[in-house]
Amino acid sequence: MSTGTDGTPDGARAVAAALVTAAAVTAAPVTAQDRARCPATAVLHRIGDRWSVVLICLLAERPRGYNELDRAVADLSRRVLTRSLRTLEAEGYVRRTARPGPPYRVEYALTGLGESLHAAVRELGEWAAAHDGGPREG
Amino acid sequence: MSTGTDGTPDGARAVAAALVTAAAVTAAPVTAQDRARCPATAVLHRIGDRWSVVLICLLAERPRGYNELDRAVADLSRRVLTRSLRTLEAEGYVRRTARPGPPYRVEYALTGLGESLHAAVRELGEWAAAHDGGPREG
DNA sequence: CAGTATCCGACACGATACTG
DNA sequence: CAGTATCGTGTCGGATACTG
Repeated sequence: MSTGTDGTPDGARAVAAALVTAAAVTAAPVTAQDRARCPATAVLHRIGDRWSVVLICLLAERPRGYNELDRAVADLSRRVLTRSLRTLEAEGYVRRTARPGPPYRVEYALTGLGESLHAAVRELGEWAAAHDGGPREG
Repeated sequence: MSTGTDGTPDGARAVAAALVTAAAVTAAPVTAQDRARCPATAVLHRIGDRWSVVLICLLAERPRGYNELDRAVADLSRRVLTRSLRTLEAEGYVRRTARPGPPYRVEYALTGLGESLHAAVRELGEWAAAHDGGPREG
């Protein structure tokens, strides 16, 4: 494994460098600010919420309209659907395209970044599937 | 890419199969139950919470005691620290070893599954670092 | 050292009704 | 079709004090 100028493993720095640097590399405790500064934090927070990953998976298939998404996901209120889409858009994962009407039409689609995230999440999903109910070794 | 018996891409099934199967593969909407049944959901929920990943990173370095962890992470209440560790233990990522005292001593360490998760999360962290502030296309 | 007990605020999410 | 407004609820997380 390669190392940085300070001898810290480069691999570790990706998630740890900003998330855990202080404590992992030095003796200083990790603060909430350290965590906030880590690029991984936003991503983890996003994929950790209830419906974002589902929406990303749906949009990975093909672009969809608002009501189409609403129908595609039961148990998801319009309020939350709207907010989730807005957040995904703000973070660059989803592109919203409005075509003035009538007939009025809005389309949601993944951006390149969104597709990239989808691939990354799928990797994690495969890990989860592989270890589901499997290893219970101490 | 290989396909399942129904023509669904195997890769997609890992995260999508249980998370989005219904809507992605058929026309039926995704329900909260579909989501709950997906093996990825628990993992996403775990790494999505505020401190679990930080704890995993710290324990990936070396096993630590309770107060040691408490000191290593500022802005983390003992109440939450305890609950996070209990959850990580219940899900098989962390092993708790108590040595009766005095002097009393409890040690927390990653299990094999925990180390595996740490590696998976680090991959995601590298993805996040690579795309941080980068692509604003689309 | 390794926790528990109690209280409280912030936020995510759900239900329902209404709008351009 | 594509949203917003309002309200209520549950869970997460923080502060503080106490215990074996």
